[in-house]
Order: sequence, then structure tokens, then C-alpha cells
Amino acid sequence: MKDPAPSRPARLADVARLAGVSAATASRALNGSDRGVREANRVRVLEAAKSLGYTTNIAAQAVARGRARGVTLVVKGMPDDYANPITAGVVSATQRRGLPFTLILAGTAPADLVEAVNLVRSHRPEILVIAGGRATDDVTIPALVEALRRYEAEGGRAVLITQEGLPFDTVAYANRKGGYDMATTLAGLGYRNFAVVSGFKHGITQRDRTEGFVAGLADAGIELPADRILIGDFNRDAAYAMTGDLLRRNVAVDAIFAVNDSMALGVLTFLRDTGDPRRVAVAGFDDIKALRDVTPSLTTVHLSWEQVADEALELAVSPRSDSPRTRVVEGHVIVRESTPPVVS
Amino acid sequence: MKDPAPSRPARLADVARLAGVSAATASRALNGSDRGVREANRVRVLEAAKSLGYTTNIAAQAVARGRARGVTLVVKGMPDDYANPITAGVVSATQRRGLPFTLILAGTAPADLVEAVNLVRSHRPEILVIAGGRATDDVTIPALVEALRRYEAEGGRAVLITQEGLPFDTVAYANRKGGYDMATTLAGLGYRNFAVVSGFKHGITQRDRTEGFVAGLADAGIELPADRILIGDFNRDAAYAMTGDLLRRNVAVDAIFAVNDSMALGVLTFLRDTGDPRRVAVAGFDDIKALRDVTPSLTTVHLSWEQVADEALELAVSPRSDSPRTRVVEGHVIVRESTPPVVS
DNA sequence: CTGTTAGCGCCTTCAT
DNA sequence: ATGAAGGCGCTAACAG
Repeated sequence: MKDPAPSRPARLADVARLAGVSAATASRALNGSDRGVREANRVRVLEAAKSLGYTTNIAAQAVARGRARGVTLVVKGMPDDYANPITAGVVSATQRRGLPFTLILAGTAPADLVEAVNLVRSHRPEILVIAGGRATDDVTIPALVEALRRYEAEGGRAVLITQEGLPFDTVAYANRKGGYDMATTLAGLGYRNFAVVSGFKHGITQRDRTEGFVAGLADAGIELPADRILIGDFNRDAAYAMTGDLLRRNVAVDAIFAVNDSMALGVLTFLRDTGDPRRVAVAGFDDIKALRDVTPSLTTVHLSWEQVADEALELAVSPRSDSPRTRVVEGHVIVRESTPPVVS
Repeated sequence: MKDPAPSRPARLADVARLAGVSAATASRALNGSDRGVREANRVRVLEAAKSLGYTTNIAAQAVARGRARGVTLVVKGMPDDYANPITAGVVSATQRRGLPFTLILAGTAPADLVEAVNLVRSHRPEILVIAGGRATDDVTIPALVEALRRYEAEGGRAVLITQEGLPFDTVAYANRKGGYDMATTLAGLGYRNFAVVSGFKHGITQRDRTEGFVAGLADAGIELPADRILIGDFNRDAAYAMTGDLLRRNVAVDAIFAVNDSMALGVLTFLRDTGDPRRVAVAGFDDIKALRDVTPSLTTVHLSWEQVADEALELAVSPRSDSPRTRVVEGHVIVRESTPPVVS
């Protein structure tokens, strides 16, 4: 049997005709914000729509309205909980508000983010959320700011998660404080010889977490030699490799702080692959879900992604303010098996 | 400083004017498929566009063309690698082809999928991919089929991943064979007393994996008592609970096959939380990335998600065929530490 | 409350 | 190769 000739989707006019009303009335009954339609007509329109299998042409609607409903999230890399614990939070916060949700992936190169924002601009959604950190040496920042400026000038609302310091509404985590608290916690447990597995040098998130950690150690009377701060890519595999480098140097280390959980998992797995995973304490940051299934269970800084996402959407739907607002979400240290108290 | 009055985004007409050409020419230079524009004009249009910060209004483009470029993926629940190893594959396969990508989340109730498809219809993308299994007792299937029929009648191309048996192009995994191979592998390692942790009764994926496993055991001369097949929700937490139920019954079990990896992780974590995780062998299915970091490392059926996604897109971009095609991707068993050979 | 009339921004014949 | 004109499906004024 041959395919039937591609029939046109039912249009609003078809529905209106079948219901015996004008297109305007059908529009109001179907998608209008105001209630100005007699009940009888409303019912007839809805029935006609259903019997025709009508779905609003969102593109046409967006053209007519000048803007598309809903929020678009831009995420770097994969939207998995592993690398991007934020995604799930934004998704559910969005659905909770009954807003349409769309996800755009950006590549991991800095310039990709600018490109993604311009792609989003061409969709013209009401709300744009960008998740993910940036680097201090990122030469594309001016381009990013310009793209976002344009987006907002065109009537959109942009909110950044993590991208602190840019002139837009922002939700940030207390990275410095989290690092600081982790340091004092570990020191309190009796550890003295630390190493930090961090992301490449100019990443803002890892920088703040690392600096906070170093400051916390200092306040606990512990100095961290510069060569104990390892630098590499901001992911699990790099952390795995860095741990090898560290241990091969045969330095005395009894605790490793990885600046995020997926890196901590890399550290842990390396330790396990090469002996007893408990011979060095390990701590991470984020409290991603995957931690539930690893041994030893991992000490980390818990962040409430639900709250982060919720604050972001709240900023987005609130009236525009004259100057950019920043909300900071704090986490708290959760001590688990990977950092047992030191017995001496 | 006050916000400037929301300026309109630059339109094609603005670009055309600045470049000194007509809108038609600007359109051809910017987005036209044909090359019919003199080089000099092309350059001037591109420059004008850049200087105005112009981005195509995709909605308008979609209205004019009748269809939006790119692929939309519908996924149930969260798009994380944990529950949906497919997402990452589809994302990269899509980007590899240079197609715009959009993700729509559906709720986990069967009816949510129909709703999601209709939402997608209203976006009118060229390609629609649905990832995720279904239940045999799903009363919404006719509604789903109708929604997809309409989508295709309107000119869209739908491809299902996993949703075997529906009249659309489909990429399926060899679930039965995977289960069968796992059974014979485990039997070959010396195991005799099995249990299966499966998803709720009518899920097609879990049914096939379970049936294959039972058949494999039978061919190895092992009978699986019906009460050793545990039924519950198709996720980690349910598997965790089911394992508890099983062990409390005090039955002799030396190996548990969980029908997917996240359930296997639930089993493993339960075993660990209540004693030595190695006292029972555990095997899963899918080979998700999170497995890299757990101990003991998990025996599973490896599936190439890249290949699955690639076949799906290949079907989608290939010429329409008269009857629905099905491609089956096979996996293979990978034996790891969680199922050591039985020594007797 | 409802219908009429203009657009929204873009693409695509059809001429030239 | 280019421009003019019409149309895609919907919404927003404006009358009534």
C-alpha cells in the first residue's frame, strides 16, 4: 500500500469552520489568555479541534505573538546527572510551573556557548537559562555578553546558573564557602596531608572551590604546597589520570579533595584499580545521584539542585530589575565513609 | 540606569535594506538551499546580518516552510545516562549530522507519551525520535499510534527506539537474545540458583529480557521457579526493595539477573548495605557509564548506544518506505567481577 | 462576546 | 541572478 499524499495538518481555520465560529473565536477558545468566549462556543471549538486532531502550530503562534512560550535551557556537553546535575532540577522546576521546556546542547568549547545562545535567540523563547561555568581567560565572554544583551533587549529574560560575575540575573553556589567548610571538616577529622584534584586553571567554579579549600586549611593551621594542587580537564577521566600522576610522585597524601563528584569518582576508581581504595581519603563536591551506588560512600558538599533551579526560574518570572541580581545557594558538607576519622 | 525600551530584533528586511538588496535575495543568501546569489551580494548580506546581530526567526521560517528543521527527541523521565542511556547517543548522532536538536520530556505515565507527541506535532519538526519502552497492556497505544500517524501524514518522519511492534520505523535491541546469552554465560560460570529482578509485568523490554533469560537457563538444563522472578517498578529503588524481599524469603540464590543496569545497581547496593556484596552474583543489562565506578564491577550485556542512535537517524533521513522497517541491534555479554566463576 | 481586518517574519513562485 | 507579490497559520486591535 502506498503512502497517502501528505495531508496538511488541520489549521485553526478548519476548526473554526467546523465549529461554526470565526478564527478569532476559535483562537480565544483554544489558546487565548482571556476568557471572553461563551461556554457553548468554547465546547464546540474544543470538540471540533479534537475531532480534527488539531494541534496549535506553535511556530505560527510564536510569529504572531512575537515570542515563544516557555524556557530554554542551554547546557554544555551531555545533559546527564553525572556531569550536569543541574539539568534535572531545571526540568522539574519548569514542569512544576507548567511551562514548555526545551533543551539546547552546546559544545564544550567556549565559543560554542555563544553559538548556542544565538541559536536560542532565533527561537525567541521567553526565558533562557544557561547552566555551567566559564573560564576567566575566556576571550569569548564579550561575545556572550553581547548575545545575551541582544536577547534581553529583544524582550527575553536570561538567567545564568554558575556563570557568576556577568551582568545578568544569576544563581550561584557558595563554592568558596563549600570548599572552606570541606577543608575544616577534613582537618577536624584529623587529616593533615592534602592534595586537590582541580579543573583547568581558569575555570571559575573550580578556582573558587580550590581557593576556599586552601583558605580553610590555612585557618586550620595547615599549609598546602602548591605542587599538591593538580590541574587538568574538569572531568572524571582526567581526575583518574591526575591521581596516577600524584601517587607516582610518592608524596605523602592522606586525603584528596576533588572539586566535583565526577572527578572524585575518577579518583576513587583509580585508587581502587591500583589497590585499596581506602588507603587515601577522598571528598567531592555536588552530591550527584550516582554517589548512592559507590563504595566507599563519598564525602561531599551537598547542593540542592532543586533549589538552585527554583531560584533561577523565580528570577526569570519576576519583574525585570534595573540591575542584575545574584542569588547564592549554600551547600553543606556530608561526611560519609570515604573520609573516616583518623585514628592515631 | 533604566532598561532601554525593548527593541525589536533585526528582521530579514533590515538586513536586506542595509545590504542594498531585496528581502528575497537576503533570504537566499542567508538560508536558501539554492546558490543563486552573486558572490558580492552574498558577502554584503552576510556582513549586514552580522553587524545587525541578526538571527533568523526560526518560527517564521518554520511557518513559511511548513516544517521546522531538525530532530526532536522524546524521552520519558530524566534524560540522564542512568535511566536513559539512549539520550547521549541520539544527541551526538544528531550533532554529527549537523541537525538542530531539541529534547522534550514526557512524564512516566503512558498517557504522557501521547501528550508529548502531540506537543511535538505542534512544533512540526522534520524528525521525531521516541526513546523508551512501552507496556503490552497500555491502553493508550491506539492514541499514540494515531498521534504518530497524523504526524507522519503531515510530512514528519517518526522513528521509535525500543517501542517494538508499532507500525513505524523502529530500532530495537536484541533483548531476548541478550537475556538468553546472559543465562548461558552465567550457567557456564557454574551458577545454578537464580533469581530475576524484573520490571512491572507488561513492560516489553523487561519481558523479552526475562523470557530470553529463562529460555537460556532452560537450554542449560536449569529450571527457574516462577517465584524467583520478582516484579516491581523498572528502576533502581524498586530493585533495591525487591532484593530485600527476596532475601528475606531465605531462598537459596547464588545469582541475580536484573533486567537493566540501574536496577542491578540497586541490587548491588542492597547487598552491600546488608553485608558482603559478593555473597550473591549480580548481572545487569545495558552497560551504562555509571558502571565504571562501582565495585564489584558489574557483569552486563553491552549495547552500543551510538549505533542504536545512528541507525535511528539513518532510518529517519532515508527515503520513506512503504512498510515500516525494523532494525535490530545486538549486544554482547561482558563478564566482570560481580559474577566470578563458581568454585566448588 | 464575536467577527473583521491587519499584520507577525519569512520563503517561494513567477516574472524579469 | 534578482525583485515583487502572495501566502504560511496564528493573534491582536478594533468595531460592533
